[in-house]
Amino acid sequence: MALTRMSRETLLPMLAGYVLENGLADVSLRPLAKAAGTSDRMLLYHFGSKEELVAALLEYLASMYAATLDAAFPDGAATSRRSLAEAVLRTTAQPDFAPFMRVWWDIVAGCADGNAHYLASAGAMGDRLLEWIETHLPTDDPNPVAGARAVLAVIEGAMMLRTIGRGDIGEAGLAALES
Amino acid sequence: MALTRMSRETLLPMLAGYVLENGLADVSLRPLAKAAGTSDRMLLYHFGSKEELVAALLEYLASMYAATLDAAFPDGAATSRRSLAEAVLRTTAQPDFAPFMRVWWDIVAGCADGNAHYLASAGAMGDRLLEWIETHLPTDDPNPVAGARAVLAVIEGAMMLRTIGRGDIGEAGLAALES
DNA sequence: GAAGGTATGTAGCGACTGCTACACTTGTAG
DNA sequence: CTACAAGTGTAGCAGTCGCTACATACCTTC
Repeated sequence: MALTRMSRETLLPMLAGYVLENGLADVSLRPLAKAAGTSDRMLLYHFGSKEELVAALLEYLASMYAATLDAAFPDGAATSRRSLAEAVLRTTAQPDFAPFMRVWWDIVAGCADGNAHYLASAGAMGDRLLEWIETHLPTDDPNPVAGARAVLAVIEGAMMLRTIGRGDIGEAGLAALES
Repeated sequence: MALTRMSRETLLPMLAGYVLENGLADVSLRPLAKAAGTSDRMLLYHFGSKEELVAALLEYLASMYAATLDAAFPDGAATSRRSLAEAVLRTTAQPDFAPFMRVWWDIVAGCADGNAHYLASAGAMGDRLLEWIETHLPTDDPNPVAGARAVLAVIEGAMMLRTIGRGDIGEAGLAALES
């Protein structure tokens, strides 16, 4: 038996996979362990407690998100702030993105709950997206710093509106980026 | 004993109070019942199941939100789209609003989970805020319909960014509303 | 006063929760 | 070869979950 020794590093990808499939809010040790081919007993052995496990998972998800960003999103500089926002919104609307969006809103809800681990991860992901936006703005953007923030705010608002079934409002809201 | 007969109508305000205090995501019948001065047994008697109870609660929260909107938010027409967004953002940043925001993100997460009851309530609340924004836009706004959508998208994005500890980004993003 | 629906209390079911006790094997260091 | 820590399996704890069975009040209608 015992093909390979378990460790946080070998476990986290499988745990993240399970969470992306099933959400983060109501996750519990036994199904999580089953998905990773082990037992709740061993998850606690490797992570100490559920809280530490979730914290490690959030960190892993944030790094995974960072690594995915450049690969998953359209490349090159946009022609306008609005077209950049449209491109990001189009990409995140793809079905493959749905699991991540679902987890994302669980994370935001966790932040609203005051959980520090959630705050750290969400903040890191927000910063990363802001950075990505800033580097993909049109090269002639008069104020990339302000522009990136404007684009990010509108994107996130549109994403939320899409999540609550008001994608049309969000898309119409992109007009805010017209100057 | 039995001071007053219980009913959905008499229970919902107390249930909503508890949920605003403690969040909606992990709510369970027994604490909920205790907060309403009754038992899980009776909650199920009046609502049939937890799912129906939560559905009724969401509907109640949506109507409560609608009723509160005009009272809680600054009155009169704004001088610009941006100042309107700033006003809304300032109001929702008040500590009294925190409980509602916490529940709001639980609802959004529930929407991302595909729950129809959550979707209905969140959509209704979004529509209501959109409507309110539209009527409070500057009277000389060239395109109130589009303007309201732009303001709403930016507001919601800024709220989310604030929730994840990036309020500064959200505030900077309000610049999107400058034309 | 009997009948019957409405409302409420008590107790408990089986499933699941995070977590732990205990025994056991395995790999490694002296 | 032995000692000891790291890793793993099995079982189970006390608590909570949504929900139900059962008995009992109460109020209304006949």
